Amino acid sequence: MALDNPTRETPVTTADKVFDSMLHAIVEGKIAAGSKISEPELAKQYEISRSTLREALNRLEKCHLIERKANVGSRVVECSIESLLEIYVVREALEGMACREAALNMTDDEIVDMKAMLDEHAKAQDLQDGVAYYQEEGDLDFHYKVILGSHNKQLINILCGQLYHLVRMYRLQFGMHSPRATRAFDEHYRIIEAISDRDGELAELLMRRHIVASCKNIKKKIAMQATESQA
Amino acid sequence: MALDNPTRETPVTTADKVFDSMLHAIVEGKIAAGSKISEPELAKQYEISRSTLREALNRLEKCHLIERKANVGSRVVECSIESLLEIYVVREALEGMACREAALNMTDDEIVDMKAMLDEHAKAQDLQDGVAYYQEEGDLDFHYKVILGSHNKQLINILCGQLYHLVRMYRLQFGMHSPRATRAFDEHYRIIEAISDRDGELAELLMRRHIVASCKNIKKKIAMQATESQA
DNA sequence: AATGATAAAATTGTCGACAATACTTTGAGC
DNA sequence: GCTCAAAGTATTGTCGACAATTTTATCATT
Repeated sequence: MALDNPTRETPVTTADKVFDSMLHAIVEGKIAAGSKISEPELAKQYEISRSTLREALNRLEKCHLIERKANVGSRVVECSIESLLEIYVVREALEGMACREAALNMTDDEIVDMKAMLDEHAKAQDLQDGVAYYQEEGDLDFHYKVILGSHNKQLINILCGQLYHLVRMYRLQFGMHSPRATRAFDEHYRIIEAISDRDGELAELLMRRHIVASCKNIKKKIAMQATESQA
Repeated sequence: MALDNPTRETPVTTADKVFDSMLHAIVEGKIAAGSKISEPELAKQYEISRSTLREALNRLEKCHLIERKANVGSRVVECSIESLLEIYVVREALEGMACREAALNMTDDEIVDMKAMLDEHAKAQDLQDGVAYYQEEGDLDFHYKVILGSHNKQLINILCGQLYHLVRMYRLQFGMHSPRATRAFDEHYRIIEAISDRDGELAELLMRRHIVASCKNIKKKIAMQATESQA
């Protein structure tokens, strides 16, 4: 599927498969955030040796999905609001820059491809029930393509390889299906226009605003949840 | 020393020590860039088992200092100019943002501390022979403190934990002691001022220009080297 | 009862050996 | 002489066992 990590091909080694499996489990919350990871237990569960499991754990650590302490063990990261805001700051900086670079480096073909994708999303959105789809897959697809369009391996690696799993984790666990669908779509459209005009400065500006808006939206939601739970 | 990774304490496990040792060896070029890493050979050299070595290799991979392919093995990264420019793009984005956040989040004490450091550097620079010192340690110290001042764990982790080893590697292997010492110092000073004024927008702008200037300087140098080798 | 030291259990770190995969060398066929 | 196939060699991936460390449980002391 389109959301898979473009950094790696197909999983070949068993550690790869276990990594993929655990990745989904953590992102979806089947392995609870903040919970301790018992190597003997998980190794038995996946029917592999501890060496192989530890290899998988190392990769999860690279995605910032687990944290390890020497001689103590691994824990799944906590999903705190502070940490989410920190991630948004990093995204604002990196995706903004990726967008600028995309305006400079994307091929004409890639831009055409992207416009086609947005048209698809527009259609799906017309059939109202597509909103949920757009929220999840569509939005991520858009951001992925911009990042890949930067043609900057470092950017791609950090954003697609590491950070996006965390972003997805927060989306799923905090249940973020915000009412920003149509608005976000407009923003996406304008970003593409800027890229199409090869206007890097504007593209960066728009992407940064797009992300800040999304972040503010989350803050608002969280504030609402807080007042609700008070009542 | 000040340049050590603020992310981790002291190395406790043997894998930690081997990681540190290999980190320095790679950064300094004692293990050549682009060279293949033989697990049996290195394990024998460090007098450890392959498991422990592989643990160290995993951490080096986290710093983007080596790359692994399944069933093939590890290589030290190549030091290409393209890759260096890519890193500068990431730095511009992330350190710019870190600087903005530092302006918002640094404590007054931290700012005082930083000004004191700059004064130290100014003195060292007066004693002309301190220039070389300033280039290496001083410059990195400055950038480190700004990054830490952001109080953003994600930023700190990516920049100090991963990217800076690469930056150091390029500095040493490309032999970058540029004639930007006094100029870079002025720029550092103005950045501190912006942070001190709590002007996040200006602080980000200045840091980005500072990094872009440094990048241009490198490009110029490389162009010069190219014409020299032609003659 | 609470605190602190000590012993037991469990977990992580490290090791050496085997299995699976990739690379090299050899030789056969054209 | 060159190309391709096959066997052999070397390297990486995986496994189970042991050592070192941490955590838990036990018990004596105040």
